[in-house]
Amino acid sequence: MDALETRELRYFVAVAEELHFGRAAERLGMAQPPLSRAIQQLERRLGVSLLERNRRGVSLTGAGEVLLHEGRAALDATTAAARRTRRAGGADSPGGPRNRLVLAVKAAGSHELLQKLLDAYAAEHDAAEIEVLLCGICEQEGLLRDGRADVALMHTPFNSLAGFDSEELLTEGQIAILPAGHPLAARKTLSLADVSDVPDLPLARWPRYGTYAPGPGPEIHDQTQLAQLIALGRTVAVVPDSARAWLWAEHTAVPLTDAPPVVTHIAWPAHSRSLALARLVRTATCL
Amino acid sequence: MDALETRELRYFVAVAEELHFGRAAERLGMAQPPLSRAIQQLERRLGVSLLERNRRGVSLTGAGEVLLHEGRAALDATTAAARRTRRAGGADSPGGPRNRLVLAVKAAGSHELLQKLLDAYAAEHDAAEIEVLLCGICEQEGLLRDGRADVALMHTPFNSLAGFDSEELLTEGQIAILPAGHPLAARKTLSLADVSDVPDLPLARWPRYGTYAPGPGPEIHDQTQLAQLIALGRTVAVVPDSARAWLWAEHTAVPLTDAPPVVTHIAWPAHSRSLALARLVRTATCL
DNA sequence: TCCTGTCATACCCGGTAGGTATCACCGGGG
DNA sequence: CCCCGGTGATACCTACCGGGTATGACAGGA
Repeated sequence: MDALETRELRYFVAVAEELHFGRAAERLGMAQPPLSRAIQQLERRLGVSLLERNRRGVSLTGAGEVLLHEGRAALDATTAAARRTRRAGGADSPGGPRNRLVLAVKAAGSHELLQKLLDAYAAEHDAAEIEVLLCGICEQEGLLRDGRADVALMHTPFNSLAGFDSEELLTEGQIAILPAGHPLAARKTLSLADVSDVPDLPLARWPRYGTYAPGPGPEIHDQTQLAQLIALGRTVAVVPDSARAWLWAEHTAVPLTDAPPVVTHIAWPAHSRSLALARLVRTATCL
Repeated sequence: MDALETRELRYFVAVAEELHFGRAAERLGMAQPPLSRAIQQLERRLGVSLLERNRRGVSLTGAGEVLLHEGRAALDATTAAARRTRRAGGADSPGGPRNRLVLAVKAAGSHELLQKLLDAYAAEHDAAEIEVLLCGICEQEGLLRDGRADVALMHTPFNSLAGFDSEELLTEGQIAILPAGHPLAARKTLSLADVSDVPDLPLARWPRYGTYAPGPGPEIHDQTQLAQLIALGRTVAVVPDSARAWLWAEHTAVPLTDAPPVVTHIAWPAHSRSLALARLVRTATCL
């Protein structure tokens, strides 16, 4: 039983995502016929049919769905291996593994916590160099998985901690951010039901585990966009308390009574064995 | 930047484990020169030196250590993808993903819990078929990681749950198992200090995260061997309470007052999306 | 009916993975 | 001191196969 080659996985994932051999081939920078053949070989080698070739386009079989999921995970692990090895090698000469960590943080996250963490860690005895990688709303998971980051600050219930090790750092309540002029902005407190049901102010939606939940509200990609939309009176958002730091004059924050608390974790790949990482985690939990 | 190929990872892991090109090549079923060349190409492509070629044999650089770890993880993910896809495909014709789960259980584990779980699940409306895969003392993690199993019963603090999702099922205390004739066997209770310090009865050692801690006691591979060694008066073991089920007449069990409790979890790969698995987990937690 | 868009097939070429033979190097023993 | 055994590296060749181009088969729509 021969193992899958990275190339085959890359090809299959491309086809499975595009559901179209021509487009997938273009994305891969190759011609369509060799791609067709490669997928056929893959199916033959696995002894399993992965794609349903319909008269118009392609669709995934059950096994195809499985390979799409597992293949993505395997590809991420492979590119992570390459990236982390390259980084470890850069400073091989000083002896011992490279003293440098990439920390992924949501750009809109609490500046206060991050600053405290960096300061406390920098004060440690021969601390590693920390490279802060600011990312979008929900990108930390991917960054950790494919090795672009070594450690991340994540926020449940927005991020999923599945597959990572983590430690709890901070718990905070949530607030609603409304356009300053809106009637609800005058209230002392609000409930989730209050803000979910406003006809003229649909609730903003963010990616959760990579996809957007259906709903009438706008899809949020970054914090600036959200702030603008609220200021324009187009939406209302439910966000952690620390978001008060970036409110505009056109915004009003109202505490929510029944929103689930947001917990900030420090998270890292489960199999990590780096000493520098362990020290950073210890610093973080002792803040 | 081109991705690592599975083949290259396989080659490197073999060399890194053997620390010897000739033996590694033999293990891979190929000649030594192409292997040397492949590793050189890999180093050039990564722009990193992975192996220190000494006058006699080879040793790993820092980057090499990283690639060994990460590469193993990536290879596991890749073979898991192949295995799970093959299994999913076997019953593709009936439509929908294959209704079959492989459950890894330590052979020496509690029969009672397992039986209850299987019965309860079998009673469910159109339950999946469960294949029970009995394994050695600490093999569940590897089985889950490389796709030979879909779900496992694991026991903290013996197994590591790192990288898996899990739910707690059962907590139990620990007991010491002694040769029936030993003086300590007459005691009503014991402490960890009592059983750690017996000169003529060194404490048995099991693999923890794959390796054995150093110590005078015998290394335990399976439960039968342990039972025999205790009966022969060669060792004493600290085990979960449910191990009383397999005691011999030559054994005596004494409760421990200060041993950490053993928690049985049901665990599965973090990215799993199978419906059958979710149902099994729900059944297990509702036992 | 033909045209269009899809994936599969036929065929060719070049790069490269792998094999064999050999070298370069070092340590140890007669 | 020199040669031998064992290490990894180099040289060179071959054959396979990954990829390209051209074309086919097939179904839907005007």
